[in-house]
Amino acid sequence: MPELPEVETVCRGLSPFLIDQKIETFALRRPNLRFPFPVDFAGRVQGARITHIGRRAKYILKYLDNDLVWMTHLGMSGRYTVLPDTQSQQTNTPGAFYHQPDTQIGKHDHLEAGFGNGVRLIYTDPRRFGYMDLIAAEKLWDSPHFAQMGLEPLGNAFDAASLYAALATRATPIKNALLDQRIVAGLGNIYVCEALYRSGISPRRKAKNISRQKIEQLVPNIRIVLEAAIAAGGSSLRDFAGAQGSAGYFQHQFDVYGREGETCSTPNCNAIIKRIVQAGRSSFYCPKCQR
DNA sequence: ACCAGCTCCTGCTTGC
DNA sequence: TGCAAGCAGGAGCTGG
Repeated sequence: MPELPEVETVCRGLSPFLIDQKIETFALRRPNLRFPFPVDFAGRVQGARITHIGRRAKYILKYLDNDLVWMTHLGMSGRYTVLPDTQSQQTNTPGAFYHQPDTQIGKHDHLEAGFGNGVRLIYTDPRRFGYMDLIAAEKLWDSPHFAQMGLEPLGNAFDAASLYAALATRATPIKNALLDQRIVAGLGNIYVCEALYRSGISPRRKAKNISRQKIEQLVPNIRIVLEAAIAAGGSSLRDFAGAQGSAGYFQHQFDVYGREGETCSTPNCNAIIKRIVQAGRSSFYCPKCQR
């Protein structure tokens, strides 16, 4: 599920259940996801209280009162599910997911934590591309995950001047450059395709050859696409479909992503959306609107 | 330094 | 209906 808007949706969905709650039980059902779990993960987390849940790029950051940060990257198929202590407390908060009360442990439920308020938190990840780490709070931004990371696209520092400068030396196609987390942190395949469409930029164009004027359009379009997706509760693709009371609906607002062969949505354009493969990923674009 | 390609893993969809 | 191939939202590593 995870690009920036989906991760933001998860953070917002988890917060009301987990903030100020003590982690009373913590069970790992396998030694690793994509990477091994941190050493003595359960021992260092158990007994701590979550003080705050934040996000950087596509990383979920649970700040603990023992000065550690429990970091989660959802990879491609990671998901958090909340089970309230009683059914009556169930809500339809986007980004929080509920099993039926009689649900058994699933084959891909790799971690379960129990909280002081009775809430149970389950991490499920069929592909196991996700990963977790425990990092001392004061060293968080110097850790390998974040040290090289680019600008936060919804942050104040992300502007046309900085993006133009970051792209000026890049010979790679703009599509690939925007997926590079060292340039902009948090964009993924969907929202890059959508932002380039709205900006009239071909995904094949070399990053360094894009005019300053086009970058001036691209920056606000990246924000607009991400903010609209967050407002819609993220996008629900395959892994999300059918999740009760939790599915985002931004996928209905895609202009180009997944629409190969369909007509361009720009009025009077009538061109057919194309799909090409760049760096092993599908790019969708309108060959007439995007140059 | 930069960049394309490969890789981890499972499951759903597509085409024969 | 069965089976194999192709594809999926990410990103670290390798080798050119």
